[in-house]
Amino acid sequence: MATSKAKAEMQSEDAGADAPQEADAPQEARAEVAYRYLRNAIFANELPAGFQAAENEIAAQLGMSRTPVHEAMARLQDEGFVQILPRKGILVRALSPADLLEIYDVLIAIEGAAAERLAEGSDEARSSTLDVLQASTDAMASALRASDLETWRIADERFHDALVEGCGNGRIKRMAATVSGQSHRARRLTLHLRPLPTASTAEHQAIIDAIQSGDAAAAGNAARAHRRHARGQLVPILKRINVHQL
Amino acid sequence: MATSKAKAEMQSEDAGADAPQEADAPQEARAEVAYRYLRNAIFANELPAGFQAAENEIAAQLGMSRTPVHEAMARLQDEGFVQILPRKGILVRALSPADLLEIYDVLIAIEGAAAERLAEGSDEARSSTLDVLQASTDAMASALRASDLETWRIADERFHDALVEGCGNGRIKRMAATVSGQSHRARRLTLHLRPLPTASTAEHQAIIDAIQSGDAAAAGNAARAHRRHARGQLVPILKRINVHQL
DNA sequence: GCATTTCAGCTGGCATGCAAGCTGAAATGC
DNA sequence: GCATTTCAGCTTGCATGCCAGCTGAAATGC
Repeated sequence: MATSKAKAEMQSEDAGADAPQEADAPQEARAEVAYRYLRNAIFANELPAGFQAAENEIAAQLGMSRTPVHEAMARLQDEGFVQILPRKGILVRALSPADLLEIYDVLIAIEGAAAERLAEGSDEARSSTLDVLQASTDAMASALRASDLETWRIADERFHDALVEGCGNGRIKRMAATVSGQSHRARRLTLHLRPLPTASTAEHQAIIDAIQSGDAAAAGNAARAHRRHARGQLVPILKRINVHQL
Repeated sequence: MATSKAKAEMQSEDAGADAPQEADAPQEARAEVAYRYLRNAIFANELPAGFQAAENEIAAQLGMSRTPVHEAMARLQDEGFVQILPRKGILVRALSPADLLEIYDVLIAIEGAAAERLAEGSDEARSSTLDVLQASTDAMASALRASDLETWRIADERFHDALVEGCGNGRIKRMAATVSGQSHRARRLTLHLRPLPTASTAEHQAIIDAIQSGDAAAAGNAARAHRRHARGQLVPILKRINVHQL
């Protein structure tokens, strides 16, 4: 598309009226734009597993050259979303049950550590995070009563994001973002296939209470137990429906 | 250097007789070579914290163009080793005590999870890893008796590498490699400043025993306690000597 | 008709060229 | 002599062009 467009336009400003734009920040790097676009497209299943494309096409679609797309692909490969087949193209990877097991192991460990840190943090740092945690948990409870699973899912993700966000450890934050991003794909698919997550509210509340009382060990254990529980529900479902494509 | 060299030579083969070569693999990517070279150089303190350079110079030194160096730098920035100052150059980052605290939090969590997985693994998978763990621990004990701290350090790193290597979780492996790589820098510096690591042998043995008996919870707790102990020794030292440069 | 070979076309990896922007020092105004 | 301004020289970010190598299908031999 738009192959004959003048290059002067490309060079001067963003040139993709057809490209999805989240250019709120006035001057952000092309490579970053490409990365976020591709990541979102994979999450939203616009680029389903098994999808294959050339850097060329994606670059054209985004109105930029291959270079920033290439850099974005390298990052996405690092994070396990795609696989670069050296002279065949880009392949969007599927998430196997084995992958999910790996991901949950990491989440159990990382969020447990985050809860411990949070419980040991200063009162000010805790209180603002605890507000979000409590609000998310309340929202989950009411969404569950209304059987609104989509709202429940969003509140649940907000809870887990706030947990690692508030722990004050940038490395934990980054690792959790990478890994939980991967799990979100699976959770969306299985959301309506598993039993109603009625236990989640109580488990979240237990995490909140332990953090509030400053009991690091209890907070870590509660966070780990919660993720273990979720893993126990999720993985058998995936195995049963034998997903090769997410 | 060699600015007037013919371009034909550059294109055809590797052109740096002056560049450090680990080109054992016949046809491996330039970007990978650059990444490994820079990472090692930072570890070996050939590029100390605070060092600043342009992609240009490093590319010339490695006998390649800026492109693969640029990609390597992006990865190194992701992993926290360098900072790209948008139009100023590459800055090798220092490791502050706060960074080390973050790193140890992650290591505690990740290696704990690895030990748990390992304890739950099949007998065959466990036994080969346990051999390495036991051999490393024995080597540490004898090195300690001989007061050979350098040998001790190498054996200790082998133990921890084997722990995450053997757990069978690729994501844990990758994350641990990234993060523990960062901590190695600090450990080398502080190796001779802290009390003799006499407790390490027993702690390692406790981890081994728990894995061998298949007690996942005990293995995880032992691994976490070991890293917590190390953190407790290391961080005060760093604070005391007020390192801004590692 | 089938197996083998060849070759054209596409792929990503890298080199190079160009542009935008910050820095710091020289030049100018007072 | 000091403050202000300007501008040249760096830097990285990105576009583009070239190259080697794999793929798959057409062409050839039998």
